[in-house]
Amino acid sequence: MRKSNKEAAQTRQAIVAAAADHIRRTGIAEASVADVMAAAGLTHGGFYRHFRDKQNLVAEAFSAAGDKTVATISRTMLKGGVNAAVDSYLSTSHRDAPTPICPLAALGSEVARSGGETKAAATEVLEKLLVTLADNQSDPEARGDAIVALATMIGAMTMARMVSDTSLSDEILNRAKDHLHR
Amino acid sequence: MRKSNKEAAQTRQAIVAAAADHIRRTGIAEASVADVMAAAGLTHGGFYRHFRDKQNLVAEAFSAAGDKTVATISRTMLKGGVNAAVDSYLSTSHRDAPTPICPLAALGSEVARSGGETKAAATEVLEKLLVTLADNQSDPEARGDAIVALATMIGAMTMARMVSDTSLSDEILNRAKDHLHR
DNA sequence: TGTACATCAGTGAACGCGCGTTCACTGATGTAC
DNA sequence: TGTACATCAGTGAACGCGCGTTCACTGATGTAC
Repeated sequence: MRKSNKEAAQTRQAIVAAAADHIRRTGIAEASVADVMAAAGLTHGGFYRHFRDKQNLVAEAFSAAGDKTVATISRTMLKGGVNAAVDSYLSTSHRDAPTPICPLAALGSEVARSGGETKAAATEVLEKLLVTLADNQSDPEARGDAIVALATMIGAMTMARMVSDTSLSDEILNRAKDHLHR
Repeated sequence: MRKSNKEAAQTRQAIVAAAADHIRRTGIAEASVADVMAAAGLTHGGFYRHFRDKQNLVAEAFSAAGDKTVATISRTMLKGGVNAAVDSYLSTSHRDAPTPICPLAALGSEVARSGGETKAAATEVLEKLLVTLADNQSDPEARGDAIVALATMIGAMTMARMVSDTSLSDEILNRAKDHLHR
């Protein structure tokens, strides 16, 4: 039942895509190898033909999710500038999405306790996001501003998702949005 | 071997304290009931004499950790104002502590996916923190400023802990500190 | 281009392990008289 | 205050379950000649 090299490469991509979705939706610990493989239309046994172990997949999935997020934010900024990106990031629809878009906000505290491979992937994603957010500004302060803006966005989204009171959650998002608008 | 009511109450407190430490250190999922009980000097079987289930303990432990954090921040603000609290929160020693102080930063993304009891505890802690940070200011903007400041602090600490590059991690903390100073 | 053999993608059963939770049991504590 | 009985804090074995990972097996694909 061997598959062609091309098919195998597609399978690998499908596993990474399924994992990128699962980890953002359920967290890293709750995203089991078997669940991810099933979501990719496979049985769990074949997993180790493609990845060394679960952490290896998680790191790749984090990168894939991060690249998509960077692309989305980039596109939004081209149309409406930083303010549009902030509004989109801090929207209630992003907060309530079954699969959160940004892996940094969705997995932040879990990544902090993860292994080096996962942290390295997160570091790359974070750097790319900073570059994107600082774009179009020759201001040497742009990078520092981007760091603060990203911290505020991630913190506000995390707080908005932790809270069981919807009006408080909305208040958090709105205050952060207002503050980041310039 | 029944213990007196007083001893039982002390045992319960000890379990909550051990859990407050464990969940901030390892995350909620990795903090097993057996580990927490062992840390409190007990065997796991007696757990259900004190708590309905694990989530029940986690919610109480989160509250206990949050109350301690609020007290610590309050004390720091009395001595050095908000700037001192910001500096203490965003210090490298807080970032590198084996047991992080603030449960919001340590468990943020995990709480976002937790049950209602845990979220309710987190909401209470967050409200108390906002009140504390907005203290001493009759300014009607104080609460909004506190929300933004807390979001920036939680986001910056989460980012600083996620990153595998120490100088980037330091840069994040310093930029956030500078920005929050007034 | 055709043939012979090695490779390996994917399956499904199985592994050891740790988890949250339950339970029978113990004997000291609490309570009713 | 003393007695008789009910309660229940804590122990340690056991439960079913899902986890990450391994493995023998299959047959189509890749490769060397």
